[in-house]
Amino acid sequence: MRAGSPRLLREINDRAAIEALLRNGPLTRSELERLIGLSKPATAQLLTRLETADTVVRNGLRGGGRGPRAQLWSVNGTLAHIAAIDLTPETVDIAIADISGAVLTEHKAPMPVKHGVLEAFVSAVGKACGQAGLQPDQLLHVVVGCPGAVNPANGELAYAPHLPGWNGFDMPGRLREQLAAPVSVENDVNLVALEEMVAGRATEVRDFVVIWPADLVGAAVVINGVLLRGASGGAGEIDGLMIPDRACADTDTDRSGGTFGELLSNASICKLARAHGLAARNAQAVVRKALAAGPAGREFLVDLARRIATGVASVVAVLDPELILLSGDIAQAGGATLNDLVAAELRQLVVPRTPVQLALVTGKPVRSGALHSALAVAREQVFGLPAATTAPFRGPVVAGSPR
Amino acid sequence: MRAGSPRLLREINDRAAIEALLRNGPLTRSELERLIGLSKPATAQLLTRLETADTVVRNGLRGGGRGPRAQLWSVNGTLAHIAAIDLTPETVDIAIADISGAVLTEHKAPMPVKHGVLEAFVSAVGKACGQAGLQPDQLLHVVVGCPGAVNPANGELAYAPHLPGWNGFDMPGRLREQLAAPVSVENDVNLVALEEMVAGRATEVRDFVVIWPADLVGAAVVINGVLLRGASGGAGEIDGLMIPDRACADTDTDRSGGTFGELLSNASICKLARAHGLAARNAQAVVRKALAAGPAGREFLVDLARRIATGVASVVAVLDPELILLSGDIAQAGGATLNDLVAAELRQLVVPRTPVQLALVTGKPVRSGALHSALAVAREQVFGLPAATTAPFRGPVVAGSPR
DNA sequence: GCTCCTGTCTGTTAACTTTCCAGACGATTT
DNA sequence: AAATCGTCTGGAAAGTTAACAGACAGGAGC
Repeated sequence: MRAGSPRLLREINDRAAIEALLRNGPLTRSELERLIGLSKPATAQLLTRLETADTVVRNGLRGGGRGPRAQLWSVNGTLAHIAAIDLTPETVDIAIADISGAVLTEHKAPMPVKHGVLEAFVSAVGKACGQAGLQPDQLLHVVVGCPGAVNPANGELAYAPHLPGWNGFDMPGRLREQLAAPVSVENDVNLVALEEMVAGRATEVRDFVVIWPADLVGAAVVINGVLLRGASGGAGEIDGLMIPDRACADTDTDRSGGTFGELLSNASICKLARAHGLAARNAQAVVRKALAAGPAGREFLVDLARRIATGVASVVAVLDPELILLSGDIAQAGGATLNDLVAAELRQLVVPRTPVQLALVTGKPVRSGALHSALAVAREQVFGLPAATTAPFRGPVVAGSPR
Repeated sequence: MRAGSPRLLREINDRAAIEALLRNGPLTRSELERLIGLSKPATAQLLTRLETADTVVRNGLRGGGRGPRAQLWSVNGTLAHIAAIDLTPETVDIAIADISGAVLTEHKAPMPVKHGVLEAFVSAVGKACGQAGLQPDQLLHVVVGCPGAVNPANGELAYAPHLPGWNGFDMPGRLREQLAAPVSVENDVNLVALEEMVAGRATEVRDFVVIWPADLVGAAVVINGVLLRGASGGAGEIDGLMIPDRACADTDTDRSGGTFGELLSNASICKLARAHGLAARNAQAVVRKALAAGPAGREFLVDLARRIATGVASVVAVLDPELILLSGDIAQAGGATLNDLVAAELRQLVVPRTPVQLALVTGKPVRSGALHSALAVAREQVFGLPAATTAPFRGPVVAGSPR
C-alpha cells in the first residue's frame, strides 16, 4: 500500500462521481452530493472540472419542485464506444454501445456454414458500426461471446468448440487485426453467468456456478463476485469430467468411465429415453415428451436428473457454492420439474444443501453479458474504475432517458 | 464508492505506514518515507502521531553510516495478542504471538483419547497464556486448525471429522465461552494452503489447490489469493466425490459408484496393494514398500496414481488452477515418484497441463497457517488493514531483532 | 597518532499548495 | 413565503518544498 497527497483525494472523488453518474443515470448536483458524500462547493467544482475535461455533459434540467430548475449531469457517452457480440454457429448478433451503456444500434446476421466465417463476421461488425456512425477501429473494446474457450497461450479455441471454421488459428489475434480494435473472446456460459450476477438470479450471491447441461456440457464459476477463467481458460470445462453413470436404467454405458459430456450427449440421452420407452429426435424434445408423459416419463427424468446431479455433485464438493443455476435448452425444457429432481438427487450425494435454480434467461444473456464485460474494460481504461464487479450494478442507462 | 475529505488521506497514510512497518520490521523514518512515498515532514509527523496513540514504539537506533544514528520504529506488539493452535486427535500445539507476529511462547500437550478433550484443551491454552504472562481472555483472536470443517449454521464439526470427543456440539461457540476469547476453527488443509501461499510453493501463484490424499481426503482451494471456504464451510471436501475406479487391477470395487475417499481409504489401498502382491499394515507403509520393490511396486503405484489423478481431474475440470500441490502422509511417502505418476495420469484425463508438485511441508504448517490467519483477523480489527492476503508476506518479525 | 575539515545524514521548522467544508447570499420557482 | 439552486468567501486539514541546525564518519594534514 502506498500513501497519497491531496491529489490522490481528487482521483478518488472523481472516480466516485463518475461511478455514481454511470450507475444512477443523469443526476443533479445535490443528488450527486448525497451519493458520494462531498459538500456542495466541492461537488460543483468537481462537475465544472469534469465538464471542461469533457468527461461529463449537461443533460437537461430537472424541474417540478420549488426553486430554480436543477442542472442534470451525465457521463459523456461519446468518449468511447464498445461492441458486444454473441457468436453462434448460425448467427452473429452485434450491439454497439457507448461508454455510458446506452445501446446505439443492433445488428444480426447469419453465419456461413463453413467457409468465409471470418469475412462474414468482419463485414457484420462493419455494418453495425456504420449504423452507429463509427468505424470499427474507433471501438475501444470488443467482447465476443462464443462456445468453447480461448487458450491464452496461442489464442486458439479449445474445449471442443462447436464453431466450424473458427479453429486452427489465433482467434482474438486475427479479429484484432481485421477490426483494428482490441478484441477479447469469452466463453458464452461465462457471459451468461456475468449477466445472472448483474441482473438475474445471482445478484445477492457472491459464489455461484452456472451449469449448462447440453451436448457440450459447460459451466461458469463465479467466486467472490469474480468470474473464474482458469490458468488456461479452462475453468468450468466439465464436459470431460469422469463420473459414474448412476442412472437406474441400463443403457449399456461403460459404468466405470464415462465423461459428463458423454452421459448428457444427445445420443446418450435419447438412448436413455428409449430404455424408458420414450423416443424423440433430440434431448430437448425427449425431455418435453417426458414431461407430458406419465410415470414412465418421470422415471426417465429421474434418471436424467441423476446423471446431471452426479456431475453437479463434483462441482459442489470442490466449491460448495451458495447457488447452482441450471441453464441451456435441456434445463429450460425440463423446467421446474427437472430442476427439482436434480436438487433432490444432489442432496443425496453431497453434504451441503446447495440450492438449485433455473437461470433467469430472458432476452439475450450472452450479448448482454458481453456488453457488461466490454463496458467494464472500457471504463477501467477511460476512467480508471476497477473492473471487478463488486457492488450490484443497477443496469445500463437507456440513451437519453432522464430518471 | 464514496468520496473523502482530507481526513480520509490520514487514514490511508496511517494504514500504509502500519502495513509497511509490520511487513518490513523496524524501519527508520527515511526508509518508511521511501516505502510509503510520503515526504520527510509528513512521515515524521505521522510517526509522532502514531507514537502518542501508542500504535508504534521506538525500537533502538540504527548506526553505521554517516550522520547521526537514525531512530528505528516498529509496531507496538503489545497492542494485542493472538493464539494459533494445531489440534489433532493426539496432541494440541499452541503458539502465542503478539500483533507484530513475534511468537512469545509455544506449548504442546497430549490430548486424552475420548473424554475430557475440552478441559484438556482449555487447560493447555491457559498454560500457554500463562507462559506469555497473559490470561486467555486477553487474546484478541484464537485460530484452531483441525481436521474436518465447521458447519457455519450450528458450529458443529462436519465432513467426517477424525476428532473423537469433539462432535455433537457447537465447537467454536463452546471454545469461545470457555476461553472468553473470540475463536475461529479452520480446516487444517486450508491452513496448510495458506502457509504454502505465504511461504511455500505457492507464493508466485494466485489460484491453486492443495490435495491431501489420505484416509480422509481433503483439499484446500485458493482462488485469487483468497482461501475459499464455501457457503457451508465445505469447499474442498472432496472425500465424497463420486469417481470411477480406473485402477487396472481388479479389487472388486463397485466400479460405478465409489467415492474418492473410499478409493483412497487405508483398507482400499491395502487391498489394491495385495492385488499387486504387496502387503503392509497401512497405506503409507504400502507406498514405501512399493517404492522399494521393483516393477510390481511400480504397477501398484501407477494404479494408485490413477485413482488419485481421477479425483484431481475433477478439481482441474472445475477450476483449471495454476498449480496442484500434493500433501499429507501418502503423498510424502510416495515422494517425487508418485507425484510424477499422478501428473502423468492427470495429463491423460484433462486438457489443461496443470503442474503437480509436492507441498513444501517443513516445520509446522498447520500452526503456522493458523498464526497467519489469526494475525490477519487481529490486524483487520486493530488497524483496519484488509485481511485478504494479496501482497506476499515476508514472514513474521522475530521478537526484538532489529534489521 | 591526533586534530580538524568536509560531506552526508537526521530531525525540525517555516512558507506554500491542494483539497475540502461551513455558512452566507442572491436568484428562482411554486 | 418557503424552499431550492448556484456561487462566493473564509478557514481547516493534509501534504510538499526548502532551508537549517546538529551529529557522525572519513580523510587530509600535521
